Amino acid sequence: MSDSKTYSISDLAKEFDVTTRAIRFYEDKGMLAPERKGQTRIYTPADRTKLKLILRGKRLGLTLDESNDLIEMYDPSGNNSDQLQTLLNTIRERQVYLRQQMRDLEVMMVDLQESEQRCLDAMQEATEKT
Amino acid sequence: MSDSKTYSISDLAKEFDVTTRAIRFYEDKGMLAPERKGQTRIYTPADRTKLKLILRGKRLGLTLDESNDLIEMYDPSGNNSDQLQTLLNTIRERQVYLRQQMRDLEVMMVDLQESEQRCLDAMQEATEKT
DNA sequence: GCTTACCTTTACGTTAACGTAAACCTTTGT
DNA sequence: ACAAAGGTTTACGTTAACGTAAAGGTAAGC
Repeated sequence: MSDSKTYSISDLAKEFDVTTRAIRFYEDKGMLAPERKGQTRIYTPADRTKLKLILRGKRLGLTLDESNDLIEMYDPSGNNSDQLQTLLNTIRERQVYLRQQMRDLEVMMVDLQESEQRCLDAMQEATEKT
Repeated sequence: MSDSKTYSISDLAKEFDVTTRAIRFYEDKGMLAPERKGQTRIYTPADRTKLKLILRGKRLGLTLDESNDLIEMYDPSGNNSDQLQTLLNTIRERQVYLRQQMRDLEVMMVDLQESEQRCLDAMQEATEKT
């Protein structure tokens, strides 16, 4: 038997700190497709992973459509040879973009640390003059 | 004399690959305040740098308001001691968030490289079977 | 003088990603 | 029996960050 653990919608909402509305919204967009017990949604660990990927994409500033594309890439599903080249290009473009983001992040980190130091220095000044 | 190089709005638009509409929009939001020669906007190197920061913030998924706050932090201007603590907290929260983004990026990079490899393998397969 | 290429303001339109409310089932504890 | 705590659908509202005209001013080149 496979890993038969399941989650309710609010389980996932709590775990990832999003609203149930958001989760249903992702389903509307075709990014999630939980099973149903009657009307109620039942989420599998696979669904949970997908949600995780969606939210990671969000943190990186991707749109839901972009995250959707990425998620499909991870999937080892219907790769017919013609689509593969297109897919590869998309992946590589994304990598270029991510590398730029990395550089941006590093620069911003340094800047912030300098700002922080200036703040601390200024506070030290103020304290000494009391 | 200071560095007296200046830029027109479309100079900057071309350099950073944004529309003039966007640049004017940032001005409306109080993020830029170029001088005027008559009606026409004249941008200094300092303005250019600010625009650069705005766009870097965008790439990192910040809102314009957030970028605005950050830009003010870099500024060595009106830091009266009471605000400094608040500022410091904001900076540190942002650092935590950026570190999370870094981790997200690293994971995503690895995932993408795996996807790429699977793609390449699949294409290789297809070629060999011709 | 006329076109071309810039610049300007004003203002309504658009898209993404939900928020929020209404109105309604269905268990489950007391 | 009934209230409280979850679940559901449907649908209109909202915000950010511009896009996209419209309507016009100005300076350069032919």
